[in-house]
Amino acid sequence: MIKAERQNLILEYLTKDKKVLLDQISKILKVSEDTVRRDIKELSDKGLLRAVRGGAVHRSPIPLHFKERQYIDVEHKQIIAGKVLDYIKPDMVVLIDSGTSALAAVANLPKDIALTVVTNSFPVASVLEDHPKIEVLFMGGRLNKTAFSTSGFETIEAIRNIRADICLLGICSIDLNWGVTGADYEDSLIKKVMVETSKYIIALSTSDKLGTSESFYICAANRLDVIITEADPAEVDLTAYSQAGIEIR
Amino acid sequence: MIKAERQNLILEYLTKDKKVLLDQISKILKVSEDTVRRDIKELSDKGLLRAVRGGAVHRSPIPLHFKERQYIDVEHKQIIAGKVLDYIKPDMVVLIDSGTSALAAVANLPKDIALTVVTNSFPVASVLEDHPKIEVLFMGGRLNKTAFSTSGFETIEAIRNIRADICLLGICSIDLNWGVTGADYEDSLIKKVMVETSKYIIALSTSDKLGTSESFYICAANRLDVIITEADPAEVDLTAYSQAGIEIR
DNA sequence: TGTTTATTTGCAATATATTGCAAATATTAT
DNA sequence: ATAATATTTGCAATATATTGCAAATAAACA
Repeated sequence: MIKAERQNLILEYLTKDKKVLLDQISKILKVSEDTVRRDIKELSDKGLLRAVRGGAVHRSPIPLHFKERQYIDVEHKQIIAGKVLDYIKPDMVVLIDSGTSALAAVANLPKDIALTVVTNSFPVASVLEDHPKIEVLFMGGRLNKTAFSTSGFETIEAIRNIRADICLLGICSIDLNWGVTGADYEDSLIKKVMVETSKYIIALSTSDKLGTSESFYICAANRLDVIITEADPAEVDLTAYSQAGIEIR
Repeated sequence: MIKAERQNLILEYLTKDKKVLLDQISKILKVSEDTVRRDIKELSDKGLLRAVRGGAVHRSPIPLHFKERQYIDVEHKQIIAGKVLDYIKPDMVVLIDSGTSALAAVANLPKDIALTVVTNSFPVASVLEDHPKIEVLFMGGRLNKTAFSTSGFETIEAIRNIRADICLLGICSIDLNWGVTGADYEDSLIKKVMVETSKYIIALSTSDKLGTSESFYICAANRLDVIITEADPAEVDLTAYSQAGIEIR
């Protein structure tokens, strides 16, 4: 077990559990607590987490390094991606935000579909490399090196010039009272503008995010047209959502 | 087992296992750990992986499909990159176009320099991942999937909003009569606007491109401040260029 | 073909990094 | 304030990197 690997794992545990404890990591990875502490120190210096007494937690607005996140929850994301495909028809203009769920959806698009994809996410653009019939419009702006996406004024201006047929919103918290909310300010701003300018909104979420809320408001729940989760809709109580006019898949 | 074959295998193991270990590869391929280490060093210089103590891990989530072109003329580009560094000072705003020479220059920047880099090239942005003090502004536009850069109206508009201290122009043909010219229309347009809006222009070229011309005009030769080539300036006839007020390195 | 030249590879000596331990210090909770 | 717990620091053992060099191999050339 080499240092780089260990640090990757620490970041994975962090995204999964929202926190890591020194003794927990020390036991799992079978190294001394000192080593874990030093690893956390290094990661903290890179800005990838916040070291606290006893372990580490998320550094609030900054999303974790994409590298670490893309392998998490792969099965769930595959399921979500499959359901998304029903909504994507040839020649649509699809607006896609950053986030690994949307990325999974894009990665599962058929190779020969003709689309225009508008995105601010490097990985999304990159995955479309071998889809010859998909034209990609990339929205510029300040580059966020951890999420590999752009944000800020230029990005928002670029979105305002687009009126997409469909918008794929990466995982967010959804609550019928509080609406759709996000944990990262810059990212939530982007999502907000995307929702404003798109005709049809598909939110990608996980069933455990239904009924929860975060700090930054994106839009009212009934602004969403569809919510796609990894769960079987037959097994969740959806009456409240359908009453609000939202389809759940 | 030839070197190139070995290095390809290393990259394969890397994509499969997300990491490679020196002793593991050394045993599998039956070469010494030193050789593996040198291989990893080379691959790391090309930006294809990240060398860490004990082995290597992925560099970034963005598969640099740039691979093919990156192999070409590596030594020359390293030389060029070294010379470029003399012109980059802390806190400058540096405009960088797509192209592997500029990429090589960027990849060789010191890890802790503070800069603002403005670019339309994915690989350039991607290579700056581990330079925490470099802010990256990415210029949006239509994505060119072969060069992995953006171009078109939006990109040009974005450039017009920047007044960079220095512009690094990727390899072009330079002729004292015909000026600076490029072979690709869209790309030449971008370069043209970059030259118009930047204070100081550094052209990266190879000595065999001096005195040649391509189809699309970028700017007059004397608009360039410096031409950097891989050759020793003492061994080329530069009188004509210096008379035009161009420094050659 | 045979000879020369350059590159690649492995080895050994040396330098540097990583890790776990223990003592000293700081922090938190009661 | 006191005890319990976490962090920092220095140190030694071990693992890994770097460097120069020589042997092996491949490439270039007559």
